[in-house]
Amino acid sequence: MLHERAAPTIVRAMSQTPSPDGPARYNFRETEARWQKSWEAAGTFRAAMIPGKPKYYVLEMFPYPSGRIHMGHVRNYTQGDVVARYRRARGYNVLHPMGWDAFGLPAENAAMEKKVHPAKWTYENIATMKTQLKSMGLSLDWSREVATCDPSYYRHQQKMFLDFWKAGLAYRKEAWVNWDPVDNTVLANEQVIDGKGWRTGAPVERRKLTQWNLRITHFADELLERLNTLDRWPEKVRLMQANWIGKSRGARVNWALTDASGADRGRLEIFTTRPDTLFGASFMALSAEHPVVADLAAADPALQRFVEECRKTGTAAADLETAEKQGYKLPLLARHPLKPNETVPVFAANFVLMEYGTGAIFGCPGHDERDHEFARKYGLPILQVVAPADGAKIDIQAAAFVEDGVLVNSQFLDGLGVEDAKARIIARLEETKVGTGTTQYRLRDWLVSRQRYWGCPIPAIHCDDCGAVPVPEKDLPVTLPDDVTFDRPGNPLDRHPTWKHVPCPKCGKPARRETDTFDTFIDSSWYFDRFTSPGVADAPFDRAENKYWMPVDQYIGGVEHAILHLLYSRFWTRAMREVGLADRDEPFEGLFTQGMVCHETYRAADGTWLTPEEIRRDGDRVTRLSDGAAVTVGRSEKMSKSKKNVVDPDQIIRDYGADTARWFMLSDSPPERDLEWTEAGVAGAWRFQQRLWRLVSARAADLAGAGDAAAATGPALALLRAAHRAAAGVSADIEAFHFNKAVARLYELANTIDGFAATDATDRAALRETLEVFITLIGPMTPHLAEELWRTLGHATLLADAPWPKADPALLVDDTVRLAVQMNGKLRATLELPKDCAREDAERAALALPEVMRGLDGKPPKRVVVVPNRIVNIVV
RNA sequence: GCCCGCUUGAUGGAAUGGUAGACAUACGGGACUUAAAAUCCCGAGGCCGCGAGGCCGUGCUGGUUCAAGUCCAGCAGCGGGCACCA
Repeated sequence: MLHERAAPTIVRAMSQTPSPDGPARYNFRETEARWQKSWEAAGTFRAAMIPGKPKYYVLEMFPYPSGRIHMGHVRNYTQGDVVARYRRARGYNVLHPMGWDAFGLPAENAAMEKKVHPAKWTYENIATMKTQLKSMGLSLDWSREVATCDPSYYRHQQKMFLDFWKAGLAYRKEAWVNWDPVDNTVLANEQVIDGKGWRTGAPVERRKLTQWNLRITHFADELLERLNTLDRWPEKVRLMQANWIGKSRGARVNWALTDASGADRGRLEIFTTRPDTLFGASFMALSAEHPVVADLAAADPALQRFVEECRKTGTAAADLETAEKQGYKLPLLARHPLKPNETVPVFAANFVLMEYGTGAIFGCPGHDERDHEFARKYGLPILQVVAPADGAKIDIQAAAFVEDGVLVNSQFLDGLGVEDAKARIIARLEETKVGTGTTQYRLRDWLVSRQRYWGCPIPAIHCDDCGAVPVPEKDLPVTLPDDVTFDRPGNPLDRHPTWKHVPCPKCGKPARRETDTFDTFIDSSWYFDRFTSPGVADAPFDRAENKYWMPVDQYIGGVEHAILHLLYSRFWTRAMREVGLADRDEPFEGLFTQGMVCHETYRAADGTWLTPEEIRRDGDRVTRLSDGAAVTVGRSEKMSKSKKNVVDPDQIIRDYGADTARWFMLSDSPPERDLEWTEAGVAGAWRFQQRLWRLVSARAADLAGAGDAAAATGPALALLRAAHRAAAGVSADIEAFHFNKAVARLYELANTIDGFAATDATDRAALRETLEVFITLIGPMTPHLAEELWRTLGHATLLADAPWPKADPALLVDDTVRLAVQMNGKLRATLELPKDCAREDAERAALALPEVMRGLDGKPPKRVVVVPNRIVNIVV
């Protein structure tokens, strides 16, 4: 969903193609196409606002049009479709739309490699994938389809950007960015892998550029606090977002700087979360990108070289981990704000981040591991100012002490605990005006400029006199020029001969268009709003429609978007609120993150990967089809082109049908966990479809006009009970996203139906009712088969319009219960008793059992525990 | 390093503290068939026993409880997220 790194490969036919359809077989090819046409002709899934009718907005993360759908899509959209069809049947007014996250890098790569224009490539992919999605039989309202690369879509996001700009939520700033020196472009963090550009493999550099940013930090606290109220989000995602926002309490402290002669060199502000350890300071460290360092470097070639070094390494996590702490001693001294007679040396250091806090820290080696390492390397003093509370002796020279404890060697803080000491020293810093208590966030503003062609143009014009000027609203949308070339690296917009030359809207002098485009995560930050009224031309959406449909009741997608996409969308919603476009805080009421689709991996003796179609299985023996050579079976991993363990959904749908693919996706694995795709599992799902077809069609003729099941007794009553229990259970399972359990219940009900033989009219009525319940219950999962069976039973109307079965409470309880009889907690026997029978009766019946008598051996029990309708435990 | 999650038959997985292994897949046996496929029936956690039956069993070690896969403490393994964030 959204953007992914690579498109899946196309895989050829399954080795185990089902035999041709005979007369007794369910012909899925003909049937699925027919019902898809029926739904479309009837407009079954078209959504329309009906004020007063409860709505339900189901949304799956829309796909990037990479070329073909893959199994991840099939799983995601199947889950969403189950929810959507279920809610429809429950009487909700359901909105279930689909669109395309259509801007992005792969289109430009295709343009470079295949000499095809990004727009052409994208729209062709959309056409292909739309056909594929339609073959899945999803209950989508295609009339609301949206592609983010369409000017009628992105013009609104340009307008919203201008609104944000006016409101101070968008701004330009100089920032250090990841620069790919081969492609001459900025890369997003996620496009930097192990410190190298993902496309070129060139080591990424840090470069200072003026770029557009969105002020997401303005909402940092709100974004964090509101996470607590998202109780239908996975705990894990909320936690990840909270960590990402990274709120920490601390203090900013000013230190006076002097040079070696004692002359004033201004002040230096640092941020710390441990102001309590201020008396343990033994050095100051500045980021190599800090302005003070830049000033000094102008006259110091050696420092310049140091700064250069830091810039080149620096970005990759792997590098950072192994990189040694490096410092460069600056010709400065810092005066301790609370010990006026003491100074500490000042370093530029490679481990201090310019982007966090003030880009400067004080080093307290005694109580910070990084500072400890740095102090040891440069022979700086290591002072202990916190001691273990239990009085244990520690060697502060050997290792930093970072736990809670009691302050020592710290004047007025001595004897206080860490938390108390923090409060006390912040108060003192504020009194003496050398610092303030502050809250710091790890979250940074969202850098949205990209030096790309295939993205939404940023609607700004740069004038030498007026600076950055908004494009006037009447000139929106700013569209992309078609005549561009991709034969050279860099941004085709920037080198286009005419596109960027425009007069300044303010003063009329020649000026230049902004040639950067937006990060594509902007496109996906509000598409769910657009779906509520996609046809509106003069606004991003109709206010009334939006108010009716939003928020999304159930959002479903991959956990890989736990932070970026979901956080950006939460921000965009708030930014819209801020400029008066909407009055909502949160876009997604419920969120579900589905697991990945995995498959075994296969390798030949020479180590090359093999596709599932290149191998052959004989029991435990796995060989290569072409030459019979032995194949090593590897563990199951996420389907990926590079490991060749990809199965093409198109092929599966062609060979087995959409319902089989859907059924298999839902069975066995819990939806949030990874699913292992197996050929045997698909074949099993396919056999079950056939079995259901036989189950119903063999009985249908006999059931026409079957009467009332109310008089059912004995086996017929038991059958009805099974049906109603299944109805209640499946409903609860779907609502709880336990699709695998719902599937198991349906298997059970099918087994029960199979074992039932109707002998009289009442039996036939009970069987008919059971089959109708059963067909309705499988409807959300295997909609084509269910429609066909529904018709087979004689219905002339669509199952998709039929209401969900209501479980009769009277049929959900049995007259008798089977309870376990334990001795000392170990099962000895079971006992069939009337429901809710008296404790004494249960105890008496249990003690009379031969198994129990034998165990007691004539002795009286020590104690008997009776849990009504559950268990009798006899303690001896 | 920090944070989070997971660990149950051959496999995917069920199980409000109350009959562990529902359901499925794979497997074995049988029926049908000239044969196969398909279909149908039966079996199946491990060990002991002819059998009736018994003992053991949810990563490991303890604890709470009449009763623990489930709760608590500690440990191990696997997976995920973040990571010089001061």
